[in-house]
Amino acid sequence: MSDQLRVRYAPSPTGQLHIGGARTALFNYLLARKTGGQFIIRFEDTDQSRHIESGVDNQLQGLKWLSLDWDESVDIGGPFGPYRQMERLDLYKPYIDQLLKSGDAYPCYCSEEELEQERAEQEAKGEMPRYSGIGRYLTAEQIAQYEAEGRKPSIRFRVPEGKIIAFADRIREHVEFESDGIGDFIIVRADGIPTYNFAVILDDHLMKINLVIRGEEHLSNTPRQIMMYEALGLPIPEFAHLSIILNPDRKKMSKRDESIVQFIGQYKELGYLPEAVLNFITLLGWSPIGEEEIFTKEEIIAQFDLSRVSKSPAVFDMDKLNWMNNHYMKKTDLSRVVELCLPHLQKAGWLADSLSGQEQEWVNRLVALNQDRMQFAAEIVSLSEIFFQEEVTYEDEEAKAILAEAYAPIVIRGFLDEVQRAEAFEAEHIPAMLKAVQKATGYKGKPLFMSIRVALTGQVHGPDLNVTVFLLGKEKVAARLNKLL
RNA sequence: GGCCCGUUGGUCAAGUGGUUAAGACACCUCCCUUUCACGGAGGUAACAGGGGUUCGAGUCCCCUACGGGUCACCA
Repeated sequence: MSDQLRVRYAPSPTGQLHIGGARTALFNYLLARKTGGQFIIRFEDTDQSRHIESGVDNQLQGLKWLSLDWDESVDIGGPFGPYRQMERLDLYKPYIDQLLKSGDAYPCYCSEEELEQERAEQEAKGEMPRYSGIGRYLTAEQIAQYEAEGRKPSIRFRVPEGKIIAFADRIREHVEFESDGIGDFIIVRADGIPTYNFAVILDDHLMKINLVIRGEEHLSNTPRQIMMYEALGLPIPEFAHLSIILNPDRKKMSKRDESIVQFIGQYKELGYLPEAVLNFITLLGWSPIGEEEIFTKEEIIAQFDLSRVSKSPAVFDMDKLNWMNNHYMKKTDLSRVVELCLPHLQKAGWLADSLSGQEQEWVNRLVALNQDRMQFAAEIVSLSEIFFQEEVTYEDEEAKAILAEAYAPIVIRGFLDEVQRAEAFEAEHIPAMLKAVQKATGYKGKPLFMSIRVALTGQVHGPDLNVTVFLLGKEKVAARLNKLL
């Protein structure tokens, strides 16, 4: 066997690509690319009741958006395919037979109702729910009896007694479990489809995966998998278990949790930059050596290492993601930012689906005006509201206070005079007009700028005033000023 | 409840027996700015608690607390 690294991301296609899944995929990818190994994406779709076909595409699209690529998967094939478990059913059969023959697995005829009842009784007695192993001791007569009743058995793995299963996790170091704490578990359902725990080890083996990087929720599955590898006489891959990502309440993120945007597709929708999201997710659990934390993907690949992956769970901090995305926004070409913003402005009903050259130029300047303050593209809507609303609302307390000042009407009057007198109304003409108002009224600085800013926008915070005035246009400016006099 | 994993500022985190315990986000202050932002410079703020081991412990060991994972014919 070659010592080339083969890692995989193995999601179940039950929905959208989640932040946690994206990070798992990313860490696998980074290590593969760093070491010149292979990155495989395989789909664990054996739970047909939860299967959503669009899930496959969604996962792949999400990863693609993040700029990941892979060496083998459902879309591009590969030497160890197929890459979805439901298409691999035949491959599992010999291993099931082997286990049955060796006695490491046995049929279990208990119905779900019976099992549930058993669990309920155990819980009532304050015991932990655990399969009793009744199927281990079935006689040939009993089996014949069940078969005659038409009961279809599931197949359980016979967990060895009194064993300690230890392994060296690449992130957690030494981990061990006692086999006695683990009940015989199902490896093949009554309908003949293997369960996850069984199918993974076979796939990982057959696909020559030599390092399994996955979420912490799989840590306690690991001893089960190791026992099966041993029963089958197969080599055991290395493991690395990543801590989970928590929501701001320090709880595991749930799909219903709204305190956080948790699907990659949503970030795309909102107009985040993929390189920012990638950069941010990388820092969730991994830390670079120096103090720098803004990295291109290539820089991350060069630096990435499992030894610097944290054991403790990380809280997903939207504030920092927003800061980071803004950081990237500021450095991105205006044309790209415009492209991201445009759909949002159109969706808000403020712009037509196709724009004239002049309109396009205006939008370019609008976006440029807000580029530095935008956390993500969808924010262009709230940021540029002042340009599209018919009526300015003066509800902000600080804004009202400015308008209540004695200088406000004087400055507004003065500026209105300038505007009406103006022949040219380009951005570069505005400073001179303000200077003229200053001369005429004697007000400068805050009284001057704030009076006009508030009069035109109703806000005390906002983008550059000169450009704002220009983009608003002579008519709107005059109308808004007039209205306050 | 059993088993397993974890616990450094509000958040991400560096730190692998001897440091004034980095850095980033957020927050606050100041500077720049005729306004607003951007930008720059500072500041507040942490080793969960208790026992050991050691000349010396955030770093090693034990206990407690707290958080999380898992105990499915889900993955």
